Amino acid sequence: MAIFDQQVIIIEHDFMMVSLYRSMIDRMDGFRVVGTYTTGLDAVGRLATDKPNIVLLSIYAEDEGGFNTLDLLRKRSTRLEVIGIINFLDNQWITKAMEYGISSLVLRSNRLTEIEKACKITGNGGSYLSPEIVRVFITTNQRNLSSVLTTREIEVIRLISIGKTYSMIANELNISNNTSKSHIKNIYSKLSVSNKAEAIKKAIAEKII
Amino acid sequence: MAIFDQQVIIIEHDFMMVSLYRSMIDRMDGFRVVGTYTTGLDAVGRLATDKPNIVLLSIYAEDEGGFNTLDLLRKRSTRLEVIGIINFLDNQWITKAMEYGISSLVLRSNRLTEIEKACKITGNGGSYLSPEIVRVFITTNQRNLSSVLTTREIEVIRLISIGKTYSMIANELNISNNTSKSHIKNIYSKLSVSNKAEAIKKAIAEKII
DNA sequence: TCATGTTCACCTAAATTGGGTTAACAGGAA
DNA sequence: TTCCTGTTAACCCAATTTAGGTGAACATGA
Repeated sequence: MAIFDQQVIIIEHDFMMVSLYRSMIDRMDGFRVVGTYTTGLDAVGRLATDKPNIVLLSIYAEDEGGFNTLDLLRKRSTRLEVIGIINFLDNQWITKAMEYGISSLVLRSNRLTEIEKACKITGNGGSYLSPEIVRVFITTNQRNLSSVLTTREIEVIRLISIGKTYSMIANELNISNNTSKSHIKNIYSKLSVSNKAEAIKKAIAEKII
Repeated sequence: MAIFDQQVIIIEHDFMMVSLYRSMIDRMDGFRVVGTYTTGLDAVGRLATDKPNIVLLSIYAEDEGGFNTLDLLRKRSTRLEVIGIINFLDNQWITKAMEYGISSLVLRSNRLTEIEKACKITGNGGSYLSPEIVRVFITTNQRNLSSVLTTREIEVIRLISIGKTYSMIANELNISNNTSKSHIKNIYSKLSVSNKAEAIKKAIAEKII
């Protein structure tokens, strides 16, 4: 079992949860809790002495502090795997956590075995998301299939999005200048926009392109 | 155990794998394999008689057929949970699978227990991604922190992205027309683009905005 | 039959664009 | 101190591109 020697710190403002997590992790084979903190700043200050390679970080919507803490931790230590604990099934937070390169994510309301699973997988270089989180993430990131744009209009908006002008689009699609204008005007009204930039943004947001 | 009565069809062109999956799933409590097919079209044709609620679908890069099959299945049956099996750890495929609303995703090279896990969780209304997949997905979707743009330039590109012109940007930021032009020209050279549309696309791709 | 998608025309005048070079000034880093 | 970067700003240029409006032919498929 010498393969594992995972040093974990816990950052979680609710001290009841801290002791729960701590006792659970300390009972795990190859894992050691080397520090517990109720604020991110405390943890950052002790990083050099704790030398953790895994951080169990609770992420609260109220303080937004989870991510600031994460930035600070990352600046001071490379090769830090982070397991995030979130309170709610909110896609914004899930996405943000991923953008911040979190290794694993679980829900606060998950059973402790979920955190255990996350620790084991993360310690092995893997990543774990609890099923509920995966579900929300997938559901809210589904492509908008009921696209309002016609196939031709989608061709046009694609060309717009790479900076083509009316006439360039006309050339590429072998239609007249006026026709490409028609398409673009229709696109604008369908997307409720009035210029190319907005159209591009909207099309990307709606997953049309 | 009457809570579970999961009817599964398997779509997988490699018949050796089909029988592996089939025997594994048939041994699972509450799960039944009601059909196995080596092509998506075959499966679609038998959908009405099979009445599955879970599809184990292998997704091959070569044919792209997995997603066409998925579209066909979805058109003919609501409430169909799909477990995808992919060959390679390619973020494009992972993302696409999510956009298509796949419930769970595992790797072909995963052990069978991963598929078992995916079946159980999916049957329960959850979603499962194997750790390797989560890892690849998170890693490639990390925010580009080493942003090349300055804070002012980011303000400008944000305004560009909502369709503002040089002069509107100048007004909003209380700078001169010429200055907003300067910023935009600098943005162009930093992003290696030469017009607003490309700049917006690139900025979104690079997670700058 | 009717609606929709695709094609195209003509009108207009103003606004916007991207390219180039140069430079002052402040702040922080070396 | 010196040097670099970010921010601000000016001047030149002319062509391109833009968005708005209205009307209409044609094919397909519901």
